[in-house]
Amino acid sequence: MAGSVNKVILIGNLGADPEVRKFQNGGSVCNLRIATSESWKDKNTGERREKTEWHTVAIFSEGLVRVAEQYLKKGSKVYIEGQLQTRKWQDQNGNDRYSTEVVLQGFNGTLVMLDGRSGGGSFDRDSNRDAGGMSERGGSSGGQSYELDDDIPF
Amino acid sequence: MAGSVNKVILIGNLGADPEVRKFQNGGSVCNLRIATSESWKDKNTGERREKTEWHTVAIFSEGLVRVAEQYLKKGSKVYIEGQLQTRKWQDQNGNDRYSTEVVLQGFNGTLVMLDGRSGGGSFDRDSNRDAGGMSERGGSSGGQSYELDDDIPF
Amino acid sequence: MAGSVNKVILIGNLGADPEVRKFQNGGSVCNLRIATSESWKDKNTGERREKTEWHTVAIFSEGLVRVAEQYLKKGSKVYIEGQLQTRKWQDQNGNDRYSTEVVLQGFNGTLVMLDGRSGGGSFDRDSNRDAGGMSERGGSSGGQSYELDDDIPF
Amino acid sequence: MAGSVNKVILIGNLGADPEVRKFQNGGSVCNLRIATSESWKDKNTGERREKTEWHTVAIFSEGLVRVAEQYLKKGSKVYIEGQLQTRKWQDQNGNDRYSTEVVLQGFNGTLVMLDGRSGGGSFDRDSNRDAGGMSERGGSSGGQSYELDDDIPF
DNA sequence: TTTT
DNA sequence: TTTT
Repeated sequence: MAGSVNKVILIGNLGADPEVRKFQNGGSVCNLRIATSESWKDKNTGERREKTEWHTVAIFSEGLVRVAEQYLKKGSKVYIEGQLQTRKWQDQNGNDRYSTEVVLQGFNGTLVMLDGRSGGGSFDRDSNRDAGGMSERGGSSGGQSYELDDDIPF
Repeated sequence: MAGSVNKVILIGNLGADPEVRKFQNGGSVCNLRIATSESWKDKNTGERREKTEWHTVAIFSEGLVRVAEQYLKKGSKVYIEGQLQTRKWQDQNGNDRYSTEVVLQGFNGTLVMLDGRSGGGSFDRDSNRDAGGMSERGGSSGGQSYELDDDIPF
Repeated sequence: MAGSVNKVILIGNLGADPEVRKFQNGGSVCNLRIATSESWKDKNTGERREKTEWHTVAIFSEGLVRVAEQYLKKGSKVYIEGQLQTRKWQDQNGNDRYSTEVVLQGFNGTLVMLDGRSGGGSFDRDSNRDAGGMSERGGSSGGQSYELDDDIPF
Repeated sequence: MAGSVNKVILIGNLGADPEVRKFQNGGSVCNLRIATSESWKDKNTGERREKTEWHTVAIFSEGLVRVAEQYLKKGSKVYIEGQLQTRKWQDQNGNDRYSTEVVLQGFNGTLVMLDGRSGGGSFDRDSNRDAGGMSERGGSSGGQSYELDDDIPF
């Protein structure tokens, strides 16, 4: 098919430091746990209530993995733009299980740091515009190439 | 917390007719299965490849449930805006399982029909602006109220 | 028509304090000037370059006007979701002029404060979910009604 | 700066055929006029009212220019993702004038055709994923390079 | 497990 | 006119 759009936009805080795992082929993935929450006043009790939603983010873009690894930590506030993907896997009993993640890979993905402290860099899966010193360019879905600017200017 | 955003935007086609289930309390939920896909040319083989992602959408807003029920069917193309939510449930063995859905509820959610045939109405969780004849107004998270305009103008 | 979407998402900083003007009918509008910028490394000179874009935001939703008035100031970082609108007006010579703004009105609009200091409340045009203590409900495009929770919980 | 987001999402119909202008340096721009509209029921008169908003889109990405030129025409329904930009220019009297456009350039921009007839291709500023046969890769902000897949598979 |  |  085509004519479709699959986009997730999150602003939230990291519940833990980023976790990076390396693959044998040289690639890597960075997982983030991001909390978004909403609060409202219960119409019946008048109490304020709050609900937190936890999201798993998987970053495959090399440049963004390095940015996340270097600049993000537990508590960081970020803007994330990625795609919804559901992975199928087998648990120890051989049962099919599914996990849904927000994936930043290839050219699909944006990461913007929103913390006052760190300054707030903006990183894009691509382009040397709109990026805060990080430029990614690349190739087939199975093998990213990338280049890193010398300086991270924020 | 607060200061967070949780938004999913999908454009895709329904893989099946909408499924509506009624609750005892008078509410209802409408589930949609929506496919988004992307295609690319394999850098190594030169072949065109395609990957389809399936999304489960859960509509709790009364007005949108009725719209979906009446106007959508297998194959319909829609624009959906909702929130990511992960539900926890127990399988028959008592193991924790998780399902992630795109939820349209309360005022969080927009549904736009993109099929040429039906004309392409636009429905919003709210407002009597931006809606194609459907207006929803409502209440606590546990009990929607709503009102329906007499005419559906598309 | 229908079957259309008109959405603008901005994250940026206020270049000046919010400006609120009252209308005779009791309504009001709050204007924000928001800067977004991007930087990149010039391929030819190797210099880092930056371009800032200025956006005019017009908030008509009563609740959001009050939030902006009370909590935002020059320098504040915000997430804004609204609609693109172009207004026609006459200059002093009677020539037609056009101004394009990002409009938050009725139920179309979200404002999220992203500053660490102020805490980062999330305000929505609607709903008593997803709002940080502010709930808006309302009427015809020419006359908002609203209600304010007693406490602003952030 | 950085830490900012500037994103416009439109779904609407072309009010006229795309207009392409070539630059001396070999580049080109494609302008689209896109209508979005909303309708609502006047609370006072009970009449259904409708308001159409017209947007000017400027596509600078070479690949997307060609797609627009080849596949879009008056009446086509599209999904557009771009950035808000305001240009300053002088009118014949030397007065400063401003025009705000939705710009797709470099890697910022997505175009998805939503018409049933043409099939509905999805084109991205980049990537050979997520694109329906069109791949763009490129360079400095002042000079796009690009490559075209042989087949347009929709 | 975050944040306020 | 913001921010880093």
